[in-house]
Amino acid sequence: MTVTVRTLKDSVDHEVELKGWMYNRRGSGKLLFLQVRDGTGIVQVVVNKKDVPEPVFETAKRIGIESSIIVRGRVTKDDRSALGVELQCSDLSVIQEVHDYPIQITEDVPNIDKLLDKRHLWIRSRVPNAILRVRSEVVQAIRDFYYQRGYVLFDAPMFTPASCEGSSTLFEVPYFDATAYLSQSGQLYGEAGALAFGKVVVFGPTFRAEKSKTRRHLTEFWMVEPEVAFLELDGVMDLAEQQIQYVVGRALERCAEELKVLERDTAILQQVSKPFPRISHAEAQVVLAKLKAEFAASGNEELQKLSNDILKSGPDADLGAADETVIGMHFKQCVMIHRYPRHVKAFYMKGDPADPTKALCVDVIAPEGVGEIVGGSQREDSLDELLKQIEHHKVPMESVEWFVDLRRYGSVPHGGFGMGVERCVQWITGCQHVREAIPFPRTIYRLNP
RNA sequence: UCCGCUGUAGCUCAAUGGUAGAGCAUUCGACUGUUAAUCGACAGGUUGCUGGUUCGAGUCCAGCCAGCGGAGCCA
Repeated sequence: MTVTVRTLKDSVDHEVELKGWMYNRRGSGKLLFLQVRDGTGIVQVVVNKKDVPEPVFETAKRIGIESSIIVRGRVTKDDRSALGVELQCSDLSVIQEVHDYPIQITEDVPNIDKLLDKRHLWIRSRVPNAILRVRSEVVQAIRDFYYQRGYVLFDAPMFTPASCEGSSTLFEVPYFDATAYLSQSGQLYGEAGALAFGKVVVFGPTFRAEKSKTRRHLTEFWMVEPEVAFLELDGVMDLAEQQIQYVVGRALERCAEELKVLERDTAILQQVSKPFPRISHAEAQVVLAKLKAEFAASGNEELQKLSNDILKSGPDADLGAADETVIGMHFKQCVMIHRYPRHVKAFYMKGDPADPTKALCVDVIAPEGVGEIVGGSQREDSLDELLKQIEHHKVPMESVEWFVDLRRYGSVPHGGFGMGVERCVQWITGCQHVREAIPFPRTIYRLNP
């Protein structure tokens, strides 16, 4: 019977066949311990010299890391093994013998660039393997969340005629005799979908040519963007909160093994089930000013340094990276900041009727230094206001003419948000860099492998 | 685009301007319960590139290249 490591516990005392790769070997002259991985986990295979034919023992002793093998033997319970069970080898055959595998089995990630050159092999190792399994669960949880709530999956195009937000730098692509741009957001198309289906979700890759070199940026990343007709700002915040709670909850529930491999302290993740604090940008300024003063007087060198970076862009500006970090430190859970100054936000966001200088928008800040994982808003639904904003933000009218149509024919209040999948996975897994949260990361200086 | 940092063996890192070294990995050997096994041995180098200063440069200087972290921008 062919089995997998994940379900090996069900086969105790049975003769089984396991197909996989040798992950590591320890042992002595007459007893070998092969760590064998099969993609679902790692099991210790015990090769006892007196239990196998001489050539089998010699093979087990000789083959190098990542040799592909088929092992046959009996599954036994053993508390000394991390898995709880072991495989007592009776036979072993080699599919391909390897002796020069270029990656070492090591716990730390010292030079990520060299490992990323070997990303196609590195993903076999425990830590990246666990992170990508969490990513898989996160993506499935997102799909389930929206499917269960009756959202229509609405795919937006990757080739677009022009910028949707006007601010980010776009990748240009030759498109026959014209120039196309890779999509940086499916949102405008999501709005068309919301007016057609009521509730839609756009889910796919997005591309940004920002020359950012930080642990939070990729040039290609996945974004989930729900868009809902008749949903106003409070509803957008409710939806974002529920979706994050669902996704993190699923990861905690179904990825316990992976989070253990990653040595993730899940205490802060558990906090996600509580309501997220909701503060306005103006209220955030007050909190930040107070923390700035506290940190400056703390006597702690690091905090004093951080203090200098708090609110450095001024009171009427967007929050900086330090501001987000500090907010996360202060609340120790996800925080929603709403009603930013309108002039720092995109043209399609609706002004606050109570204060037209503010936008009806919300960012969700994840704790532990991850920063913004969600940005959303109620959209401008008035034709006249939208035309004014388009002119003010200097958005080329010819490329958004179709979008303006949405305000001419049955416009309604509506809203939505976008969540970066990799940042979400980065937070859940606690990995240092967002590029570890995607199989083959694309950054400003990396297009390979 | 700007600011800062790094580049030495396959990997991680040492080396006051004076003989380039260690641990891990590889290879060989020992070991019947190892958990990143341990122990012994062999092997492994145009110190990112180009030029300069010097009796002498891995080390100091200049330029270039590659990468990392951050700012801005953003998810």
